Amino acid sequence: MSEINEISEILSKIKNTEDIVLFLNELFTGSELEDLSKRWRILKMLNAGETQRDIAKELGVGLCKVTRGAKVLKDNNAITRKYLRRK
Amino acid sequence: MSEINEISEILSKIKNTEDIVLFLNELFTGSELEDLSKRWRILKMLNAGETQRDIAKELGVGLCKVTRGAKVLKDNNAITRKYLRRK
DNA sequence: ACCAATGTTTCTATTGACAGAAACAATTTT
DNA sequence: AAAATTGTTTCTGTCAATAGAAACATTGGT
Repeated sequence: MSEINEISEILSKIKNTEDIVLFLNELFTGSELEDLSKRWRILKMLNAGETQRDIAKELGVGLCKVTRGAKVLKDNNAITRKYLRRK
Repeated sequence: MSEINEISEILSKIKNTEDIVLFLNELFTGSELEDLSKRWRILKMLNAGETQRDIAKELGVGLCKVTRGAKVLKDNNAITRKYLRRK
């Protein structure tokens, strides 16, 4: 089984949020988690209908990064879409 | 709430492994997932008692990366330890 | 059809993770 | 204790993501 599948299986079995936070902190560096945070904010802001330029300016990121998020959301079957809606 | 907490909460609520795999593929690039895979393999090999030099050689990674994994496992309360044992 | 706003791509420079090698430290073996 | 093995840190160069700016493409309003 691939490592990603294995990690995903572990994540699916951890029930409490705190343990997942700890898990992520052991697998990623601080700056990687900051990056991940920004990607997530980008997805949320895109989902809320903000323009890419506004998002880039507000988060202090490049347009290329925002466009990358937009590409993910273009797929109507994107799993991310599903969880952005449930807020 | 911080984005990492939010992401962790979402992960804790996804029950099937496949959806988590999809989720990770939307949030990370291919090379980042390869990196994550290597980090996980390093943790497994360290946990199995292999020497850092053997691991570095076998995975084609630097010693610094292996040592980073070793630092995580030094903490006996590391959440990672818990899930490495359950295999 | 035109134009303004927005989306997307491209370019150069920057940054963080890290490979590879070497040095240094700690531990184990004898 | 000396030597060998293993763990850790440091150094230089490399690579992928991407910031910032500009150019190009698309789209909606008029």
